[in-house]
Amino acid sequence: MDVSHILDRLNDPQREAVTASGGHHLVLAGAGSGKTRVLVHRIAWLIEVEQVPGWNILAVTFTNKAAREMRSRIDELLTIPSGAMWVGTFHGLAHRLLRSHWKEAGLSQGFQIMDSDDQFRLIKRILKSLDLDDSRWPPRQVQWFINAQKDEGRRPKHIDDCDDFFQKQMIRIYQEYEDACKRGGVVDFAELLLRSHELWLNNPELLEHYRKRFSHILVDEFQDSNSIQYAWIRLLVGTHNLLFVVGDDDQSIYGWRGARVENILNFQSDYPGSSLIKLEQNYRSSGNILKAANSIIEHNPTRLGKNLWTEDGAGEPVHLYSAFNEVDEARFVIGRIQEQIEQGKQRSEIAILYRTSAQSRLFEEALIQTSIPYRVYGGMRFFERAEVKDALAYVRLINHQHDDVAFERAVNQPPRGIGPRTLDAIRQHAREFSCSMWQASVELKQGGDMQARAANAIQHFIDLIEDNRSADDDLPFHEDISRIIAISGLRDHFQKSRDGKGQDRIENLDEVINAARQFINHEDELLSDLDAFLAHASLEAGENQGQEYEECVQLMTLHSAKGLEFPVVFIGGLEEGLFPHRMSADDPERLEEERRLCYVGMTRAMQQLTLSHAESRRLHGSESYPLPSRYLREIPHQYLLEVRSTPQISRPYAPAAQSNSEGQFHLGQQVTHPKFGEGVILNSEGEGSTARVQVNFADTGVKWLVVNYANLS
DNA sequence: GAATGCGAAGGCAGG
DNA sequence: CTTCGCATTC
Repeated sequence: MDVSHILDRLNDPQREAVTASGGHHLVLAGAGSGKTRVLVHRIAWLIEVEQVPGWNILAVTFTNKAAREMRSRIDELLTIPSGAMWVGTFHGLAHRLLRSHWKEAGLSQGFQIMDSDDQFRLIKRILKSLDLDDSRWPPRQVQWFINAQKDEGRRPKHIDDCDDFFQKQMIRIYQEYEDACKRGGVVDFAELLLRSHELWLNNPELLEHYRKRFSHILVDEFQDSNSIQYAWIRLLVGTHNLLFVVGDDDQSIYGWRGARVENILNFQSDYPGSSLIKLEQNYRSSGNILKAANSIIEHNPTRLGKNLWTEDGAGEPVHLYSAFNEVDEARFVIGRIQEQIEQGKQRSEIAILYRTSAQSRLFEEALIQTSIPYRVYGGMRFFERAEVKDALAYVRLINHQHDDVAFERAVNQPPRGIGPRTLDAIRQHAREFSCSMWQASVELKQGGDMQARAANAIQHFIDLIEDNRSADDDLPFHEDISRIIAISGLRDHFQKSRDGKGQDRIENLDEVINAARQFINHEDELLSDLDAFLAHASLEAGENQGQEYEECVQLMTLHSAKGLEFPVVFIGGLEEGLFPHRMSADDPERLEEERRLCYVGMTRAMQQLTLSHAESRRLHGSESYPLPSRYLREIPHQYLLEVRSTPQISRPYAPAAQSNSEGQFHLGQQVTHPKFGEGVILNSEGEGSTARVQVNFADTGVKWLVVNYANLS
């Protein structure tokens, strides 16, 4: 048969990976080395050449975006239909599994998914009900603890209390949390994975069924898998199935949410006889960018080791700008972007990356000033907005009365006279009788154990929910949602609000109806349209909202940039304490992860990469004077070019900076110091006898020196 | 019980 | 600089 459409345009290692036969395979795919292409072509190879039926194939990714892209590229490449292949994220596949086997998994039929905000609120309520001081037991920390345990596959009973009071208490809270989830019929993200792992462990015949079905298992971004995902895959692979994983240990940046880079480092010992294929040719970045990125990642001691190369020319050097402060940094970047656009670049070819979401604001302000359209990825996603969650809480409660998370959210929003006292009574009753809050309200109301006023308010709420429930009809579900939003009083409530955001909120409510109208249910053999929509809202949170307007400058965190590429990339805030972040400062492993994050960011750039740092930055309300990031020192000078502010942008408050030391030293100049050795001038300030220059020394790092004493040459 | 105002506390990355 | 919990007042 003709396989040229599968094998043409692949280099040798890529072709080796695509056509590899038998056994397990680990493909170490460097940034921009054609990782997705290899996966997609591998699947086409299996289907068209090895004649593996589509329904024997399972392909797992980490993000919905990656899953969508893989699906569409497979469809593009295949000459025959892909059949009932499973392609999805770990969470999406686990969810599907649990919907099919909710009974065996010990879940309720209509179980709902909590996002991390729901989870946080639930934990706060549990701490309150246990009468624990939340300054001693910070909800964030508890949430982190519970998720970390689940990521490692541990239930409360599996955790060693170490005879330690703190640990014991944490385990107790975890147990209470589990009970509350069960009462409310809700599962969090980590629970999806843990529960579906247990489903297989406890139901050997089910496991056997899926083992028979999925003879070929492919995993993307393997370095991002956590312990439970790894165990899940390993269980499914069993002794007969074939595993093909693609990953890059240098791009492992999700350790903080449980990812274990060891999974990729230990792959060959866990799967004896598996083959290792390295993809090292980079098709994305020009030479200088790639070399600069390589020289940074080489500072990490624990790597499998890989050296990316390119056939491309050196291209432009990596640009470096030292900004006076964070405002100057933003103005410089936006000035450069204007130049790029004037030179014919599309706005969507330009990306600004940063370490923390908060940094986007400055760039946004500068972009607004210059009227350049932009789009911020990540941040608050559509289905995470308060008003959207309020509306969906009503929808959830109407369809699943026992959903306590939805109950708590909807019961007094908008305010209808059900205050803390009444709610406390309901919560207590629910705990006592181990029932849902909905049931507790009904029982309390009927028992007459309530003040008349509260009982009235509760009855009003119960009627509201019940009436909508009985209004079950054949209307498309978006009409139900529309009616619920109107009847709940949310629309009126936001209409009346005077905080200036009311109109936005109402528009978002309308957008919920819109999203429901456009929603396509892909799981209709498992779920009603409405439940599929609710699951979609939790699992996807509206990642792709607003993608219709593409011609924008792209703003995003370094994390969300992974997997993307742009001709022109700016990375801001390369400062100690920000990047690497101070929270990582005292842990070598986390510092390595920060460096990998920097590597990921730099390797997004195709033609032009500009790094910047600010000498002073307003952070959390106070001024700081951070040192330039260590990563700037790790780039050899020959790949770097120091740039100065574009002419139309003056450096505020430092007009003298450009003129001082004129004729003697200038920014970017190579200098030699008798003691510190060779370095590059990063910056300067002051005049005459007090003039100082900031020098980045190859050996000792960045230092400020007084020109008159430093004896620089 | 709801609206308003104040002070303290917490702040990273994201599916 | 925000957000959240709390106290005060209506």
